[in-house]
Amino acid sequence: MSQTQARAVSRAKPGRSRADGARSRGRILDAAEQLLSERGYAGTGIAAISQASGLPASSIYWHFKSKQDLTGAVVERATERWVEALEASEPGPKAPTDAIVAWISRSIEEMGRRLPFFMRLSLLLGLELGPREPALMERLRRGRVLIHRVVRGSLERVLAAEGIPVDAGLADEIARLAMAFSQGAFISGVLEPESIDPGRIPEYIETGMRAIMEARMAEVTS
Amino acid sequence: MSQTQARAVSRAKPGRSRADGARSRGRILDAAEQLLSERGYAGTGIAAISQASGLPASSIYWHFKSKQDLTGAVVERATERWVEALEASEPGPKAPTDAIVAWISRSIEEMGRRLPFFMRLSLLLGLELGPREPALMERLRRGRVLIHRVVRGSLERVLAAEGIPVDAGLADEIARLAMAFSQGAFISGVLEPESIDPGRIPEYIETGMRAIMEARMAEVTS
DNA sequence: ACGGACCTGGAACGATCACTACAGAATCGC
DNA sequence: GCGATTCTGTAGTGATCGTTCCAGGTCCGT
Repeated sequence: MSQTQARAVSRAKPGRSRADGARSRGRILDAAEQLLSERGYAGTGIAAISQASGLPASSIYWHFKSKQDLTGAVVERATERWVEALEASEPGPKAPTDAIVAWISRSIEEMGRRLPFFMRLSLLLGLELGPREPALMERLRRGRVLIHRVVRGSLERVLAAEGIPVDAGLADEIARLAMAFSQGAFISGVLEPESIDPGRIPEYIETGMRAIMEARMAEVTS
Repeated sequence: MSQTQARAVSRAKPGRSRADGARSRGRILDAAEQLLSERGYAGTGIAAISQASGLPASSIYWHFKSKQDLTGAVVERATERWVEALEASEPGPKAPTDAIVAWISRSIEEMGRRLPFFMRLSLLLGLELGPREPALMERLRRGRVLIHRVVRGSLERVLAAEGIPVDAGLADEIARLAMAFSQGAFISGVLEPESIDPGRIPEYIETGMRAIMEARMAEVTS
């Protein structure tokens, strides 16, 4: 369905051409992304997406074959954007350890703030759907794995480059903990806006990361 | 509505008396709690609660005046249970600092495991409903505040008893961070079961807590 | 100019949504 | 026994759910 890509190639300058399915598809995704991340899967109706995007339900079903399919596309696009933004801000492999640690703590917090859709989508849909929608869950999981890999990769490369003796699992562990904490802090902010000072989140992550790393190093040498 | 409490008082030994509304009410709450914490508010229908509880919809609407009202009662009961369990396991004010810190880290993790309903309810409903259901959100928030207060109280009392110079905000801050992290770890476990070793969560919380506390102490003395 | 691919508009489908009306069964105080 | 209270069972209400059908408009390549 929707070979609009091919058409866009053969017709480089659309000049507001026809009904413009590619643009419509994007608008549907935008509306669905916002509604899904706010109200969840069951709470978001096709009618609401239709109204928010300004397109009739039949258009939604022309571009996507079901609500599930649309949701999957939303998750995929949000994941891609998140990973792109993460990689774009990633420091080089020769950055000092301090810079990497600071980058991780800062960027995780920043992504949660600048791109809240994926954060909310991943948490809300993950909790709501569970094993009853395995296809969607798998998509969500893949997104999280991707992000984890970027974070872990930075840690690993830099620690190795500095000759710090880090076993294979440590970077993995630290990356997971950083993600878990920033998730928790994000939700705390949603539920109790006055709870945790968002500006301090990088500091918390950094302090925690260092403490765990030191504890692990101490274990190894003892 | 539902003066069953009063009846239970006047009739101490019910002996399987009549239709037994109190028991029915409990069954409805049980079913609703489970379904709401699994599928969220929009995803849980009255019909599903009726089926899971074995009672017709009219009984649900005799005990509760709306789905909102029922959800509120579910949240309230789950909160009470959590707080009770927390307080029951709380160490005395004269316990050494180590014991308190260990208790906090262990009990938060344990509550998440033994009473997952409130954790899921609070996160799922909080994310899903947002400002569109202010009454329910307020109930959720109150539950979280209660729990935070218990944790913070333990910290404060012990640190003070040991003469550790802790400014008023530090215990508060540490308690929030411990809750945020355990939330994040809980969700990580839901979304990627293999992600974080649940057995290590207390250790993570403890290490992180100590690191933050030390950092704050260093700030004060410098 | 014409057939066909692309996309929209509107009207419908049965199923399910939260909720209600009401009759009747069970048990109470008296 | 009797009227009243408490709770259940049946059968609905209109609204909204996801989804489908299809006529028709717009633009393409030929």
